[in-house]
Amino acid sequence: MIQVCSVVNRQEQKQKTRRAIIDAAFSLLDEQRSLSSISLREVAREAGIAPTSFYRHFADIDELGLTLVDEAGLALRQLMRQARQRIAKGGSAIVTSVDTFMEFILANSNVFRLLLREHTGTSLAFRAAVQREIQHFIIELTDYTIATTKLPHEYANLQAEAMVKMVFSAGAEALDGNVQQQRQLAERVKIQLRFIANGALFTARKAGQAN
Amino acid sequence: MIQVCSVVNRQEQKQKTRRAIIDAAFSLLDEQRSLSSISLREVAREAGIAPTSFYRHFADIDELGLTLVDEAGLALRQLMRQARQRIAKGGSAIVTSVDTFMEFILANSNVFRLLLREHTGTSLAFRAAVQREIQHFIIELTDYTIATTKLPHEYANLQAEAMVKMVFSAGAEALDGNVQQQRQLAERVKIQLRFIANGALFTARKAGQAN
DNA sequence: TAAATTAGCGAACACTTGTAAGCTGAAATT
DNA sequence: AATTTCAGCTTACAAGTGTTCGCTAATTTA
Repeated sequence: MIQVCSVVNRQEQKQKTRRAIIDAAFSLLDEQRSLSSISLREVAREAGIAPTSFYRHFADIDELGLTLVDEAGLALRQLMRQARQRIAKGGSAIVTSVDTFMEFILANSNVFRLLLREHTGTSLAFRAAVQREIQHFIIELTDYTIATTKLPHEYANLQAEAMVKMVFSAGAEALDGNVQQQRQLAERVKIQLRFIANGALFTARKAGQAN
Repeated sequence: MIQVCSVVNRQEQKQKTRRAIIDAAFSLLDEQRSLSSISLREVAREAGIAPTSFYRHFADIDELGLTLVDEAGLALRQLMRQARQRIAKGGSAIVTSVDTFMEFILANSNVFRLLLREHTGTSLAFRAAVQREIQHFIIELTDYTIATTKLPHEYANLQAEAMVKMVFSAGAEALDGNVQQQRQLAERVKIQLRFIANGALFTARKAGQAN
């Protein structure tokens, strides 16, 4: 029989602690810590539990790591939804997307840093997990590109991939810069995205003529 | 008085040990180790010296790290020289550059991995050092672009930056792929570089007409 | 030849780390 | 009401860390 209501629900409390662990880990991932460099004991300390209690929630610290990557990926997809809503309200897709992205990574720098760092990190599993999230991003942008520009799938995909990589690269640089440098980076990457958009269109047309 | 010839020159021997330390560190930087995760004792063990002897050559492990980044950057610039020589012998600049780059990073994966990893790593000093090396790369490519395409400096620089970022990004992905995936990545990035080249040309022309 | 320098070593220090074992008390089940 | 479950704790241990100290032996200098 399931006890629906009690003074303190056990499952609920466990979820709370789990959340505390995850939040503690994110808070530790500042500009000088990576997943591989934070220790179980440190996370436990920050979460306010005994080191050994950690094991009641995760098999090891790698399992926590994958959870963090998943959460970060989720945040990324929400970001994309937000960008699309803004684009629908009018304005350039490129300008709106870049501005939305930049706002996000500066407001959630630890989340973005996690993805960035583990993308080139020491764990193959983490690298693969981040790569998957980026691929989601690229696929969504590919679909959007096909819908709005009628570019053939192959070109739309190449364009989307190039754009995502450029934006991520600019984002990485922005994390270490001051506000002025960040603004400049945003403007530069917008122009570079136009290069790519124009170039893809031009190349696709030329290929179309050849047939 | 300087003793020019002796059975074993002391300075020479010291340089040899220093080299052994550097080589040991590079050999430890495989796909699952980063600068921040290799320990002084580990490097010493690999180099065949006592942990405490390390201090006779470097103040701390960070100083070793910066030396490694410098060496890696040097290798990168030599790579670029090699690419230019090949381009001069004929063939597309994009195709030749990408092929040369891909050959290099697969043959010297630990060197490239170091740059890649520390570019987004936990040490601000390392990140800055890598960023400087990449900037060198971009500046050289900008100059080359101006010389060969007569693009205005601003556009040439934006184009060069975009290209370098794309190639580095593809290189990072290549490190985790098999031979077939690496070939595919190379082909894709070549097309994407054409997007950028064509797009920059188109955008620059349009801006020129507007004036 | 005598003195000074120094690359390298071993021992020892005060940490931090992951994780195993076993206990406790409260919630959930019967 | 009696029993089971289990989140969280304390204690403990072996292994690894960076770094200090003082020594040795050989090269370099005077």
